[in-house]
Amino acid sequence: MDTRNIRTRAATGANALVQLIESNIADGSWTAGFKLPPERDLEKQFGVSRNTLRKSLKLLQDKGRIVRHVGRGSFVAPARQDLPQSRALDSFVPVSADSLVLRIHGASPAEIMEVRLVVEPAAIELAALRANAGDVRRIRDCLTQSEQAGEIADFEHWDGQLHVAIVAASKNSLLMDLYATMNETRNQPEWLRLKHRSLTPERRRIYQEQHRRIVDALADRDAVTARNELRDHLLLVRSNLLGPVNS
Amino acid sequence: MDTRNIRTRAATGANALVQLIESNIADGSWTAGFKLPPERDLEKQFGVSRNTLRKSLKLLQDKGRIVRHVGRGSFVAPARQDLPQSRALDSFVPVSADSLVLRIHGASPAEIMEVRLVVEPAAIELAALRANAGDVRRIRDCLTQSEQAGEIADFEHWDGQLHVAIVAASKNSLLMDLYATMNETRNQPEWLRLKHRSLTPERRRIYQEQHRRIVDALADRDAVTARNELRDHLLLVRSNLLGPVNS
DNA sequence: CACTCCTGAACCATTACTAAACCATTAGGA
DNA sequence: TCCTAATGGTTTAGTAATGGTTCAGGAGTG
Repeated sequence: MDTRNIRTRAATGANALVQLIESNIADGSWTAGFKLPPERDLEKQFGVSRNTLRKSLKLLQDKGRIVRHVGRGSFVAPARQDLPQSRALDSFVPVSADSLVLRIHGASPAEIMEVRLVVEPAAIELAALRANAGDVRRIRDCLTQSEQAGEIADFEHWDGQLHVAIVAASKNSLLMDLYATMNETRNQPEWLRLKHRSLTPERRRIYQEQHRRIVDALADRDAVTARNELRDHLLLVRSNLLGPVNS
Repeated sequence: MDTRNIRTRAATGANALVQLIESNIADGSWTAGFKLPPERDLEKQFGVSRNTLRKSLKLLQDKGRIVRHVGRGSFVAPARQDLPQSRALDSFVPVSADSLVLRIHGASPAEIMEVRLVVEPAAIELAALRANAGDVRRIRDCLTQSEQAGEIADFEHWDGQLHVAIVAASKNSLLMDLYATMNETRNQPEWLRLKHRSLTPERRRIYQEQHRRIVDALADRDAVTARNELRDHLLLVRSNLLGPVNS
């Protein structure tokens, strides 16, 4: 360990490790499919505890840079350019004439946030055109509940419901199904951990302000403002969850 | 700690053996028809257990590299021009096991077109950033096929494939899965009738021109133009399918 | 003090590999 | 034809590697 580096929090720790490991991947010394050394080796190699190392690996996993498997090891994920192309074609299974089943395999939080950024701004534009008084009331109700929530878990529940209610107000059942499915993912343990780690009281306050501006614009039928506010909100959420995005 | 000499599982074992044996075949030291040594010899030669060796042989068999017969032995398979290897066998990167299930119930053509108008323009923007040469080639191939198609059914098939290929080039597997599932809906009877009724030769000619402009913009990495052209195309398709839209 | 981040350690669950025995089919010679 | 060895196929128990989880405690910060 380099003794020149005074180990302040900003210089060491999870975030610094993420950048270090990411640079290994970026410069090609760790190519797709490369098996990372076991955590118990990396721990010594980087001079940090296993807990800290694992936090960094978790961040890399969330960003879709690596995949990890119990008993197998951690591997550098295929680069975006190498992503399998053909899987989509055989991933659907028709179960009846009017219903299809889609299995979504291991969508990373990064991918999910990207899709949310596609779907939600579009949905709120439609919602601004089509929402009725009941829809607006339901949305405002979610907003109020989230603001009155004490527990973080409560806030997150009503936060999720708010976004669902907005998409539902688009009156497009297909869009709603897509979004609701994605939303399921956010209730999985992995995603919950990610949220809990990133949700500081200060951020929660900002989110609530954004929510209010979004809902107000929607109630005013101001599609353009609603879209922009929602987009900004999602960009901030993504940045808080996954760090700065560079694609 | 010297990690070079630590025989990690990925470095030895089944996967490494596959590559080792495959190189023997590739460099011509084992030609087609060559009888491999018995498993009980190879086991010692490679220093692994028979179970592990057999796992590797199974992978090679699945890839069509060797054939095996009880009581006779294992033989190098005749070389084949096409290698229809399943990607799962080709890639040693384990994919995450968790999966979500999406059910789509009887989405109407109007809803589907609306979602396409949301998803595809966004996808082509991402694709303009991320598509590699192979993606562009695949997309151009669909375009060519659709232009050379005689039958209406052929044209529609390659039309569909073209749009799937564009979304696939966005490298977001979640977006890809969502879109491919939706696309499957378009093969249902109601949708087919709608398409056949609306697709006149004149319209087909216009679609092809639009397709070409879209693909050219994508190949030029011109995200804005690609997005706008694709949007115009989808608006025209929707209008032709469903009549003037007044939402 | 309260809070956050890190360390160190123990233990759990899943996976890969080893080792050994036994089964089923085939080839080849008595 | 019949017997035997060779060979791939199968099963099972055990060991080790590896990521996942939890907890107690220390160190710096506001």
